[in-house]
Amino acid sequence: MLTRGRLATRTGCNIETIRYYETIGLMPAPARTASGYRSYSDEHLRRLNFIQRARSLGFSGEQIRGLLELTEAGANKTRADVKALTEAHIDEISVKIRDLQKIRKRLSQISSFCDGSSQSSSTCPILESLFDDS
Amino acid sequence: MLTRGRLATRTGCNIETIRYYETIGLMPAPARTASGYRSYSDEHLRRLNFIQRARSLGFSGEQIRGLLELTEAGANKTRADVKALTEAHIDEISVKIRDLQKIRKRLSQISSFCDGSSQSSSTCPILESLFDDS
DNA sequence: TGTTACCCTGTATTAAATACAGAGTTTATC
DNA sequence: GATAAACTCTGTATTTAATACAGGGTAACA
Repeated sequence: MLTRGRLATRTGCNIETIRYYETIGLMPAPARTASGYRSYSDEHLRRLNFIQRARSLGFSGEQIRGLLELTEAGANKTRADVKALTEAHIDEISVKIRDLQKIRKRLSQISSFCDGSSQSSSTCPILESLFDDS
Repeated sequence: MLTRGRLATRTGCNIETIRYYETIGLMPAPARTASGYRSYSDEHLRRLNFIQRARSLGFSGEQIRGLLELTEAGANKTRADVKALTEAHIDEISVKIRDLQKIRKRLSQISSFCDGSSQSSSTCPILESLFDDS
């Protein structure tokens, strides 16, 4: 049986945060045992993992809700609707990926410059370029 | 002259948030005009752009501070220190990129499935797979 | 010289997440 | 099967990040 505590351990999510996600409707209310304990399914586990990951990637609660709703679209959305929403999300994500790649590239430059033998980093000419756009 | 309002417009950052970043030490205090108005430099602009971007990519205030400190490492860190920190950040970022790519891949599958002709999305077999790991 | 738009500070509010308190429930151990 | 330790329940309080607001001064411009 997947209690709230176990779910927290398995996902790395704070135990209180799980309840919080339930109250704001990001996680569906789980079944309850006779004594009122929450009992989570594997579906809950997968969903919470996704939320955690999306959160760490800078998606807001609202955006996550939007992504999750794609999986629940059910009868109230046409395929065209889902497709449009999906592609908007894809674009959003592509921007994030490009930004991360830019930052990573800069960091790589810093790292390889640091292979030099000088003791101090005060003269590194690349450090300041971290903010640059390209 | 770059006032707080202009800086806000150019970066897309909320004007109050700029002051907030100053109080928590994420943005350095700018020069002031005779009458006490904040006067920002291009350096501030670049830095705020970076903070905004990093924020949208899910980096916490502390993590951003860490990245920014790389650019200010100056005399108090050796190259080896900077290199180690930098590579830790690179790993972190690579994880984010991979996660985003996974999500994007799933979304692409959904999108191309939706090219089918059925009216409702309720039968889409891919929607539920958004949470999957691969 | 208005008057409109902007900036200043300090404080209040909102959202997201986490912490705590007091009471009940499971689990493990003897 | 009593009992302590560990866990869960609810409700409320606190923290953090970000925004909003209020009252007063400054800049810009017709």
